[in-house]
Amino acid sequence: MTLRFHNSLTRKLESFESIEPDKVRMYTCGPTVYDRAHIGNFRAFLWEDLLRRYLRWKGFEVEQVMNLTDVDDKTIEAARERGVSLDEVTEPVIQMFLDDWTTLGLEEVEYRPRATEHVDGMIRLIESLQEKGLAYEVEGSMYFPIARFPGYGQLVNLAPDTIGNVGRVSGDEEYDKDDPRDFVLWKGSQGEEGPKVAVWESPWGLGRPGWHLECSAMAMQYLGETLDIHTGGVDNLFPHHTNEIAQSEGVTGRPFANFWLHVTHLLVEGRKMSKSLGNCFTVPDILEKGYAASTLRYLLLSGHHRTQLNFTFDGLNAAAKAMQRLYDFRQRLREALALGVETTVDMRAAVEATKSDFEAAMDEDLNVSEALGAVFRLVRDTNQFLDSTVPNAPIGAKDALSFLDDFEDVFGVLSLMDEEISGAGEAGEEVIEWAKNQLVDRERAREKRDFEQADAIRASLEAKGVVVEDLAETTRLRFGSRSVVVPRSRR
RNA sequence: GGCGUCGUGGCCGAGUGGCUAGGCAGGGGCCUGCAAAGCCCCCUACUCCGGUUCGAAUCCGGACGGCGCCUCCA
Repeated sequence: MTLRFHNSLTRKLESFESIEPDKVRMYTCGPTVYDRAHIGNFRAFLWEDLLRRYLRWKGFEVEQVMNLTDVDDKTIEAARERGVSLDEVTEPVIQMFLDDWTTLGLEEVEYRPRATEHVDGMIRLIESLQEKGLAYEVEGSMYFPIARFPGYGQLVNLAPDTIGNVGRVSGDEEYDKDDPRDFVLWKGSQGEEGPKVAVWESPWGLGRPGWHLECSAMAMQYLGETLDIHTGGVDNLFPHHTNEIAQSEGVTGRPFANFWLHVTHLLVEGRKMSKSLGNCFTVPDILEKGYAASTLRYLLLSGHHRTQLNFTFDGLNAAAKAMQRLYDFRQRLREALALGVETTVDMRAAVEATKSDFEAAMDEDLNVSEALGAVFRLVRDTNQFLDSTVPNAPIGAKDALSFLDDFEDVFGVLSLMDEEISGAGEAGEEVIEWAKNQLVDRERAREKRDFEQADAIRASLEAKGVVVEDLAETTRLRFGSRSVVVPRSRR
């Protein structure tokens, strides 16, 4: 089956082919580290995580770069306001970002370069542009003349002359450019007021790199002149990615990226996220409200990346339930298989159908909703089979379980839930022994039809976090992520 | 103003010109001492107005509405 992506460059669904067979080089715009990333940022990062996982699942080796923008107007402003160095602003934010990254179960990327450590490369890039007549200097700053780059604005379907034509005409700080639409490659620091918290030497004097430049420089340094995939939020289409293309292709004369994939912004309770509405949640904000990271991960991944996902607390509750259903399902399957008996009932066809539905859905521009639909159909079907073969497993049950491993490779939610549950106090062996003994007493009470006593024992177990579930011929004790199935005691 | 995207049942969210995704919530039932889990049944939708078609939520036109971009926000 062929993998297809909606390419922002052409605004069409295109079959994906990598430059080098079986290897994908991917660049992902990372965060600007002036403040803790919010769930909207993470929606994009999570989708990119899903993308790399799925590419790998399809057999590609993935080499991914995600930059850290640790110098820009906001970080500089913050440093000046607080009278500290740039590092003192960015380091803690980077640490929070990486913490949240781990909490949400994102895989580590191959390279995570920082802008401040790649200024030399950026300067070289400007010099190359200068040699090609694609950079000019005005009072120690360097600009890119967009009129000299044919095809400027293709990514956003904007003709160059419409850019910058509306509303705010260029502010007074921009009047020294040849053309108000030209963007800055290097910001000279002459005449700038305030402490110099971010200044580098360059052939044009002291200054700092323009924002767009870092991605071009780092992408090409780590991944080469043409990337297979470049991703980011939709807001980056213009000007950021548009300018990256101009700079990079201006230097190399080759396509900068074959596929441009963009993630649409999140809505929160039907409205766009903004600080003034107070709906700009961070990962810890959600965890503090009692939701698991796996729930947040599931919810943020459950909508198609080019659709505005409406993040709501109702949705979070629904996601928690859906996760639980999936989790319990895997548990039940393991338990049935642990008995080691297969019946003559055969459910292999259902598993095969699910596999192919899942892959077909994901192949089509990562249609996660469709893919999850396939997974939950399997859950229902398998439960039916399991009901009919209690307490044994139908033929193909282990295939269903191994399909869940595939699902997990791509979505990464179940193992995250495992960690959360075990982190929240995994039952030790002695607790399990204690619970089993309690269960014997409870069975004895049940046999005597002393249900008051039986329920009291169950309540005391639950008080210790052990959930009792009476199954057809066994009793299940749930200790968070672990569960033990105990045969009903003989009467 | 230009470019774009979307409008699906109580909520969230897929979708193909005819064969009623899925999750959550709600109602009924099976199972059960009860509970939980699971299963079954019900609630069966496609913003509006035209058009094409044997047949459209799905194609075309229009209207209305949401959201986004048009210089540094994922």
